[in-house]
Amino acid sequence: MKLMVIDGNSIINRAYYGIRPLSTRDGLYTHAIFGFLTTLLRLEGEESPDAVCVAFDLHAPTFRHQADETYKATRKPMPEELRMQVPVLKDVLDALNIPRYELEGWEADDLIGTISRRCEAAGWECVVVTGDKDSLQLITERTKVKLVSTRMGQTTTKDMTEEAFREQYGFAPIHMIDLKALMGDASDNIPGVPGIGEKTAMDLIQRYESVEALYANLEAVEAKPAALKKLQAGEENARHSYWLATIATDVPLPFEPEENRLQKPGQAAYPLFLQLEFTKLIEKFGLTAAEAPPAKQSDFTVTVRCVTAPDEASELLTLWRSADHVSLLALADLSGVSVVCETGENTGVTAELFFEKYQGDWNALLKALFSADIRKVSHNVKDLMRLLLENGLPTDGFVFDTALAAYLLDATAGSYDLSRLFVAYFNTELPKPLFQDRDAFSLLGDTAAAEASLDSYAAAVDALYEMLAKKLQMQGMEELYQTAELPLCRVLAEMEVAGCRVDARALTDFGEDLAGRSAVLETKVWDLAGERFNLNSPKQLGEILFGKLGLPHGKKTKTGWSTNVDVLEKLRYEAPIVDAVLEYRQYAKLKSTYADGLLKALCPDGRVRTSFQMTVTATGRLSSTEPNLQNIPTRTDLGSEIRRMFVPEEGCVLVDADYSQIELRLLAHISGDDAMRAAFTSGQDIHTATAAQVFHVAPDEVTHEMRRRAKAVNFGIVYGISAFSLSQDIGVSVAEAKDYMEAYFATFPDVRRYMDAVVEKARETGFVETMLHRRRELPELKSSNFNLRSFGERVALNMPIQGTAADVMKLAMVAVRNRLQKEKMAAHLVLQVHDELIVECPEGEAEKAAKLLAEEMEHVVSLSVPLTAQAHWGKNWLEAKE
DNA sequence: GGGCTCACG
DNA sequence: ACGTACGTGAGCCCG
Repeated sequence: MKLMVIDGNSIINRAYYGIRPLSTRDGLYTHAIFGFLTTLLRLEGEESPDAVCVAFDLHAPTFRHQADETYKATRKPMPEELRMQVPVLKDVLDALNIPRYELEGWEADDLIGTISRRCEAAGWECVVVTGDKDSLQLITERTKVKLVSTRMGQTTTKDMTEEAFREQYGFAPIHMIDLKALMGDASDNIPGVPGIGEKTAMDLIQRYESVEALYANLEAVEAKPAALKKLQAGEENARHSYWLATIATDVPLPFEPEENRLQKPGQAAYPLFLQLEFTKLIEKFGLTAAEAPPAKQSDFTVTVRCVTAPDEASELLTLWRSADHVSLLALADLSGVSVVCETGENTGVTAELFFEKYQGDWNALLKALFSADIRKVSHNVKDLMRLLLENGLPTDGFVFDTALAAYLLDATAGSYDLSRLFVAYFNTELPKPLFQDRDAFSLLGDTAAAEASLDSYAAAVDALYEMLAKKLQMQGMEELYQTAELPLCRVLAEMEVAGCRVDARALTDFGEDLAGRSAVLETKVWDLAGERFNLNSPKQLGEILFGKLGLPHGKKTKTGWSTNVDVLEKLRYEAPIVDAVLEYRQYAKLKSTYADGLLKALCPDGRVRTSFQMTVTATGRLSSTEPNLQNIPTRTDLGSEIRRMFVPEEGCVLVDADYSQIELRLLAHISGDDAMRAAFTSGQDIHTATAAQVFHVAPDEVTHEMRRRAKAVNFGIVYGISAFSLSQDIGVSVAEAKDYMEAYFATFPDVRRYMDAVVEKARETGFVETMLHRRRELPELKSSNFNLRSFGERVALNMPIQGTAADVMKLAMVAVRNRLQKEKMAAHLVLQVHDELIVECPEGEAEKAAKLLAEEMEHVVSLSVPLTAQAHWGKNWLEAKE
């Protein structure tokens, strides 16, 4: 029988410092727990123990502290972000039915020492898991120590058995105590013998084994005279340290090895893991959801009816039309819909509609359901609308989207699936969502299971609606929701369905051209390197450039030397190979991501259809996936060629309208800085105007370089600048960058005042918000970690600006779409790229559409500076940009 | 699957 | 003394 005992504090510490999450999205305050659990799984795999338990330190002072007040007195306190994870880890262990031990007055080490001896007495083997070498003294024939270390996010373990220890140290494990008694331990404030270091101590213990033996006959000890003198003087220290370093093995702890046998996780584990967003671990720990009643309240009665008869359906339609609202979910192929409708005091009826079972006209039923006279609540309305549009059905009467609302309430939550929301807001788990994943339903083919859970989920939507609507209102986001987010669903669904025409022939040719060019460059690089290697591998490239060729390396990354464009640019003139690599990279990127990537995403009708994500970004922007049409090249001539391949339908043009400097204009408006507002009101180029002010010259004396630097400062301000980063960006000294910033703030004093104020307010309230009250929570500001806190400050500066621009653009899109419809134009939106809108329209409508676009975009909000948009059109996206 | 690199605003 | 700009998504490598 084998028991594995884990030093809880040690392992969570390793996990915390080993894996550093820089992003705020991936469980900022859970990552150490995640690391602990990953390590646990791994160790269980390595050891296959019959029993597992975890020991923890408590904050209370131990018997050692009481005897020696300097003991561990200088030890660094646990950072706040780690400390708050410890109780949650304990909850997780409890939920997993893994016993844990802690006892006032004793350290985890002492508990572990006791546990290991009890195991031995019961005839068990014991494996001690820790990152702390102190525990090595516990090693015996039956007890081994597994040392865990985490470096660069890689966890490695080292098994220390009796033999392994002897081999490494040259004495028996128990004399680890003696070693420490002589050399001390700075991190625990154990003094040792003054003047005796690791080398001497090792040598002495190897030869004399113990402190006791050493002092029993000190005169006979062979050592340098100086060392002997120090030993003599330090005897008391050594004996005291021996006592401090000795791990107790007789703690009065109720413990039986048998009681720690591995058990199945408890029911609480699944919802807890969901809450912590440990979705990947759910499977690995074999967790499953308990079936729970989905009804919103225990006294709320819902009758579930499977509707087969057309008469029944029309009766229901009448009921739905008269109801305040209905909540519904549809299967991904529209072959099934579940509709919840409240019918009175605490009662409701859920109708289950399935194509295969319905005896009437299925299409007519859907048409009636999705018309304007039934107010509908659903989850991910944009996706449902796209589905409806693709099937020629109406998309009217949607009054609420629970996913969208949850996103507004917490834009950094990461995911908004119903099961997670339901746990988050009602602390109740839903049955496993078999139909949730679009494809899961059709792949599983498990109609019965999907049908069984569909009604529960529709009920969950209904329950969430009330709660989320109230919260939105309380946070002042009602207007944003009603005027921007919700109406945008329809606009985006239409854009996705419309898609964007691509010249496949030209794209294929371009791809072949790129393939040829990159092959030539690859051969050139190989020639210059003197060997063939994988040019796409940063690791191999680094070895060639900085190893073989001995070029000076710059930044380091986790895995080696950085070979990114910033580094290579600086090496351009050192060796011709560098230029060849840069050129190769350009071609390779264009080919794989754009030429090949777009062709792969091309629909049979010659159009690409992106998916716009409404619930991804922390600032309120949209994002675009599969394919991403918001990062089509524009900054280089060759890259821009890709835009030439985005073309309109025959006889049509593309109209492109973009906001001019929207973020800086918003900064001028929000900060109210007079000088900055004047710069915009005068209508001159903002970067030139900034340069003139900052460098104290007339606008026509601004040089190219001055403008470039002013532009960098302007950008830096929006991102939450630091002098260091600015200096890196524009290639000047930090001192010079600092001067520019000072000059900038002297010119625009209210910008600085605003920046100070926004961070200050964020610290007080815990969040920042846009003009339309879109919100981002900022727990980072309270962090004790400097980097994290600084990150929070930069976000506080950036989010209100970037987010307000996103708000404005969303309003503009709704306005443009409605205006185009009102004017009965054929023109329709096809793309949005943050500050840019692209419309496809018949050639004859081009001028009118361009005018309409600019007008709607400019007038959607009224600021204290002009908000301007320029529109152009052409026979492809590149030409339309002018 | 995480890390690196690079495309966009 | 920290380590360094905000927001995204995709392709490729490599363990």
